[in-house]
Amino acid sequence: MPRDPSPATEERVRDADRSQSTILAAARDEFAESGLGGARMDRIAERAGLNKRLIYYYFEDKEKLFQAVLEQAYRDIRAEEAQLHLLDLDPATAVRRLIEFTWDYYLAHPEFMTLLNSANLHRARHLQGSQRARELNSPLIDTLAAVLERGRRDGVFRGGVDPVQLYVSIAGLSYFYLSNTHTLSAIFGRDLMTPKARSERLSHMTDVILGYLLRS
Amino acid sequence: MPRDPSPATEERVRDADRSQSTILAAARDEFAESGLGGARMDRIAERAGLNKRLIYYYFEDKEKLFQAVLEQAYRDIRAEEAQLHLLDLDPATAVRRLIEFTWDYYLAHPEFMTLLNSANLHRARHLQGSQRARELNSPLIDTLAAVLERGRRDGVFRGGVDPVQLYVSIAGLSYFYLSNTHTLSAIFGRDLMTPKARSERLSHMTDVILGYLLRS
Amino acid sequence: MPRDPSPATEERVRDADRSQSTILAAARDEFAESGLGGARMDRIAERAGLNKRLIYYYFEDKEKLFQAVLEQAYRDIRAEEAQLHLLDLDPATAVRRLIEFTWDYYLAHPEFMTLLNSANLHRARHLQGSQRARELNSPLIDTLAAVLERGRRDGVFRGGVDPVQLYVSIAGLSYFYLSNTHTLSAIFGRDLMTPKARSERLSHMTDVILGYLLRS
Amino acid sequence: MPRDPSPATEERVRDADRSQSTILAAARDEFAESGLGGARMDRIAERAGLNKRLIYYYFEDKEKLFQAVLEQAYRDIRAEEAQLHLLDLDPATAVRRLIEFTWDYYLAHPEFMTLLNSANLHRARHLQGSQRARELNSPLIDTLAAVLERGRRDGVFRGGVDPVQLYVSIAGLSYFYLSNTHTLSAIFGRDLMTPKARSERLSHMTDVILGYLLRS
DNA sequence: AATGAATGAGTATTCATTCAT
DNA sequence: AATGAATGAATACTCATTCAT
Repeated sequence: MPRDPSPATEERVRDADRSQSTILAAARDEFAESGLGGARMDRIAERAGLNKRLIYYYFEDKEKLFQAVLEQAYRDIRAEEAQLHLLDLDPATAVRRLIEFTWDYYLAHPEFMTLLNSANLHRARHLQGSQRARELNSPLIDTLAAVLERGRRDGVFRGGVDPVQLYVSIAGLSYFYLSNTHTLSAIFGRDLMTPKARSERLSHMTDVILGYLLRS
Repeated sequence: MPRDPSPATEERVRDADRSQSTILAAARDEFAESGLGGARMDRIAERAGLNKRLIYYYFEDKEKLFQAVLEQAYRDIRAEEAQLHLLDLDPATAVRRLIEFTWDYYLAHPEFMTLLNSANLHRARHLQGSQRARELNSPLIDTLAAVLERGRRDGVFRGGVDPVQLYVSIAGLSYFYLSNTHTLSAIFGRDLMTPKARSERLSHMTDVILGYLLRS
Repeated sequence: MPRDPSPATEERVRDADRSQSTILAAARDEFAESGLGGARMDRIAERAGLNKRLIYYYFEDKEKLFQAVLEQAYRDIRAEEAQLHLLDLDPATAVRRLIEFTWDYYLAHPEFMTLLNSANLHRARHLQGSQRARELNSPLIDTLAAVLERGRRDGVFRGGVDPVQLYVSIAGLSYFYLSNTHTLSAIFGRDLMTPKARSERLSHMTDVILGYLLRS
Repeated sequence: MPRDPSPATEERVRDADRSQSTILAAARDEFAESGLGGARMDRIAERAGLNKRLIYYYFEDKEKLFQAVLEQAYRDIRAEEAQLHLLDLDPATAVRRLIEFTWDYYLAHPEFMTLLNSANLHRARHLQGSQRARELNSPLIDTLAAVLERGRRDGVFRGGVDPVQLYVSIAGLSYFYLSNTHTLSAIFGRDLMTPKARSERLSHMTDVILGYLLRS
């Protein structure tokens, strides 16, 4: 029973790439849903619709797979940040835009927060090994520094603001609300994810950051 | 063979209580260190220096144990919050004090953040069942509302600030920095937990919140 | 705090007896429902509404408890058999009566069959130890022998019938139907326990035994 | 390093099949010896000489394994019943043959009785789920109906005999004696399994059934 | 007579991982 | 590139039993 003897190399490579991406996406979902400790290799294989053995073939073990997922997650957010073009905007608008972007990204990618939580639970050892650690650093820091400097020069922003601190603050205001939304909702006895609640949160965060930055 | 006749019921009772507290503390540490999925009942028993079976005797299963730990964690922070006496201070000082307290509490109790992360990973179902959910609500919200109102009346604070939003923001500024300190340190290539870095963060957070609240 | 110093001895004894009976009944139900291997000492204590430790106080361990339950079960059926007074009836009626009694007893005491199954699974070692083994022998055997002899002399029964074989046969006809009623119902696709099915079974069994015994 | 190129798919498949059969046989023995509640998965693996994990790989859990064992047991007896060819014999001989077969089968397969006891203890829920419940029904019922009808037409058997009732009676006469042989032996103080006792039982059962069926 | 606390040895089941092809 | 079979080491949980009073 003669068959096409061997598929074109390029095709095989493409299959291999597709398998890896499929696994990565499945793993991301599983890790996001269950954490590193709660994730199951079986379920990842099932989600991916691929044989479990293949995961080991491509990613060696669970730890390395998590590391790959984490790096991919950083690569994804960095790719989107790169589209922001904050320097094309006036300083206040640029900051507003950054706040909105951060909020929207976390909203659209709740798995990113869960992955970070898992990574930090394990003291970020999955990044330490990564030679790309630095490459995962946000280019936004430099951009934000420029925005802050321009704002200061324009006389609209206060001076002496550390862009890293500000970046962390902007992230933290969204992150805490969204990552802990379930406990907060339970404790305050109200749903924090209704459209109204969400829009109020975004306003508040913008008020806080701009209230702090803008010279009166 | 006469013996001490009355078996000191109180002492017996205290043994049971002590065992439960010991288990609870051991479980808190294990859950904090490894998350709900990564925690091991064996290790909890070992940490507690008690027989594993006893954990099930008192707490039924891992889920219920986690719920008990979580409730205890909330009770602990609420107990400390109750010592703050913010109403004895002028509004700006009261807010400053709250920021410091939040920062210090998370610093001293990193397990609280990890527990919250685990709870949220599981959509806070451990609180939903808890009839004490509401009782875990922070009394600080009401106090903070009073502080904000007084500040506004005194002409030092802006008006229209939602105390819940502000409480969440204050918490978020500390939480994100401390909970994600490992990934942030890896990515920024600098240790965020040196004394200097910590003191800078506290200053920044205070600047942000008061910069937002204070009328110029 | 003075109290009634010590209850009358007789009363305490009666309490002790009552506790033992309660335990025995609870254990019988549990063993009947779950078998020896599936029975749980905890559940027996719960059923009895008594402390688990008390079971060990009175019955030493699970095995001995099962033995006690088994002996009691035999004592119970023997006590009822003793009320039959088969010798007051004419031979054919006596046999009919015995068949009915056996059927009704198994129907009313399904636990007796389950207990026997458990005992036999363990090769009746719970009876081997029992010095009362012989005392558990049915007095019905002698009675049945007399009935058969009288029937033969009267010319209504065939001769040469071993009363033990007949006794076992009468029991077996009821036992198999009732003990295996669930598998039989499943396989035949019909409920063997409806009133109609039960009455048909009783007729059939009587027909079989008397068809065999009666001279034509 | 060239090796046998074609991996002989058939062989691989047979390995899986063989493992499953081995497990099934080991489980049958263990369940027969200890009942469902007393059976140990560890012991089954040991008996099978296979890794315990493999049992779960093929049979999911203990319950499903028991179900598989039970279905196999029915399939086995049905296969042997199919060899009887009762319709080739004259009615009385056919009935005699069925009695002997039943007796011999239970003697040779005591585990079948124990499995049925376990199944009934659990109210045959292992069959209820089985879509093959009906397929486990004995084809002997129809054959027996034909035998009875022919006997009646020939004037040797009485009429109005329900083949299901008769089938159950024939089984019950053997089953009770063999399944409860340990308690009966203990109580009657005599060994029911000596060759003489066994041959007497077989004679008696045949006498009972034919005494009932044959017209005088 | 009665009981709450405590435990060692299991017990079914799961998991990440590897074998063999 | 891909996969079904197989496994050792856990893992949550259970059980009969004993301790201490």
